[in-house]
Order: sequence, then C-alpha cells, then structure tokens
Amino acid sequence: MKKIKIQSNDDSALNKTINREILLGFWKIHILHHAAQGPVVGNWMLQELRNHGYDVSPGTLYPILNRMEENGWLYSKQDKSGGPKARKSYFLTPKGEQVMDIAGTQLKELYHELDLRDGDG
Amino acid sequence: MKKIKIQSNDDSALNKTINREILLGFWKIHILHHAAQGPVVGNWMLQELRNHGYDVSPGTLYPILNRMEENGWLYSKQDKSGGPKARKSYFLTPKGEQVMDIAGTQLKELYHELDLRDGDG
DNA sequence: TTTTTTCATATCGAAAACCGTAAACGATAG
DNA sequence: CTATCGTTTACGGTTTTCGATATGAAAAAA
Repeated sequence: MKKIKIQSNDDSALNKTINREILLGFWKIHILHHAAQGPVVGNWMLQELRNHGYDVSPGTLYPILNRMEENGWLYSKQDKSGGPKARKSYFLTPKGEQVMDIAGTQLKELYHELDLRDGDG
Repeated sequence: MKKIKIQSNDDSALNKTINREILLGFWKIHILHHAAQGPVVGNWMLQELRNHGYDVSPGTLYPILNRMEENGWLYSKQDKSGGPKARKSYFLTPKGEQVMDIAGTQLKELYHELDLRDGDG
C-alpha cells in the first residue's frame, strides 16, 4: 500500500538536516533582531518561526532563549501575575547589540560573496 | 605580570560563543560555496577560515566535511598515493546545490530584514 | 640511510546543544 | 469542580562541538 506524498521523505530529511546544520543560526539572529524592535515572547517566537516555515520545537527554542539570557544577550521580565510559568518578555542588551553587529558583518560578507561580488577580487 | 591585550577575555569568550551559536552555520555555507567553485581540501579550508578570522578546530571541521558527504551534499576524491590519510578533495553535488539554494534564500531574506545594505542612508 | 618536519585526515572523550514529548502552572470558561 | 488554553520548564536520548592527540605518507634534513 502506497501513500501519495507531497514531499518525499528525502526532502523532509534534507530540510531537517539543513535546519540543524545551517538555518538554526539564522533564527537566532532573527530572535535578536526581533528583540531589538520590541519585547519577544517565547511562544510567540515559536509561531513566528513556523509562519516562516520553520518547525522549531519548544525543546530547542526555550533553551536558546535561556542561554541568550545567561550570555547577557537578552534580559527578560516576567509577568508579575501568573506564577513560575508566567509569560516572559525578552529584550536586547548592549551585548546583544554587539552580537548582532558581529553576526551582521559576517552575514553581509557572506551575502556579497555568494551573490553580488561586484567588482570582484 | 600583565599582558597587553588587544581583546579582553570577555570578548574572547563572546567570540567563541558567537562562533558556536551563530557563525558555524555561515562557515558551512562557505564550505559549500567554495566546493561549488572548485575542489576543497580540509586543511586548506581550515586556514581559509582562519584567514577570515575564525578559529575552527580540526575536530569540528573534519566531522562536518564527513557529515556533508554522508548527507550527499559533497562527494570526495582521495589522492591515489598517500595511503589512508591522503588528501581528499571535496566537490559539490546536485543535492549540495539544493542546500545552497535553500540557505541562500534564507540568507537573502535575513539580509534584507536586517537592512544591512551599506551605502544607504 | 635514519631522523625529523610537514601536510593532511581521523579519532577520542567530555561538554554542550538539539529535539520531541510530557509535565507543570495559573487563568479562564463551562 | 473539570476542562482547556497559553506559556514555560523538565526529561531523556541522540547528535554536534571542540581541543588534543594519534595516524600515516611524503619531503627535508642529518
């Protein structure tokens, strides 16, 4: 018995691998960028990423957020009511800006190397 | 005894964290890109990345290369003479092109979202 | 020749990150 | 009270990262 597949298993596996190997780093920049523009909430970010077609699991995202706070890239405020699992809003710190700056520089360099390279060499 | 430091320890730790969290994915794209232009050799890539200011250890790079080959993103030819540790040249496969395509699309999107274009203003 | 250096890849073990699933918790609705 | 929703946290197994070290052949030095 066969199933009709929109996407082959191969493609699905490919996507998962690309996510882990490459795109996860992009999402982290995404997170910082959003945090720079306004408070970011974990669960919202989860959906935002899904809207962009990336299926990130909570078990990946929340540790990332926590780590970013530990590293001092973000800081958070937790809603006063709601107990220990209350919603947390994350904001970018100066160190986080520094990270974005470094990442942005590299991103730019890679972008030019891949695409434009005008006046090559 | 004190040393003059160009970079503080904090910055060094910061850089290491950024490398691992974010930039490693960039290098992988870098690798694929180089493989698209001509054969890539591990040790050469190691130095190439160092020239760009990134200190990647062999214990990170070689497994990446092997994994990319396992995943069918690259294929390799090993020098006939030189035994089991002979130099390996890596080339991009069609699947690798597909990966670059996906990664490139995301890169472009992020680039524009961050509004990194220089010379604007 | 024998020894040492150089080039290049592979491997090891511990620490960290990833990821799906499940649990926890307060608020709100029925 | 019970069910459900929004949200974060915790749990475990697997995979990745990383520095250090081992391996192996060729080139240089002695």
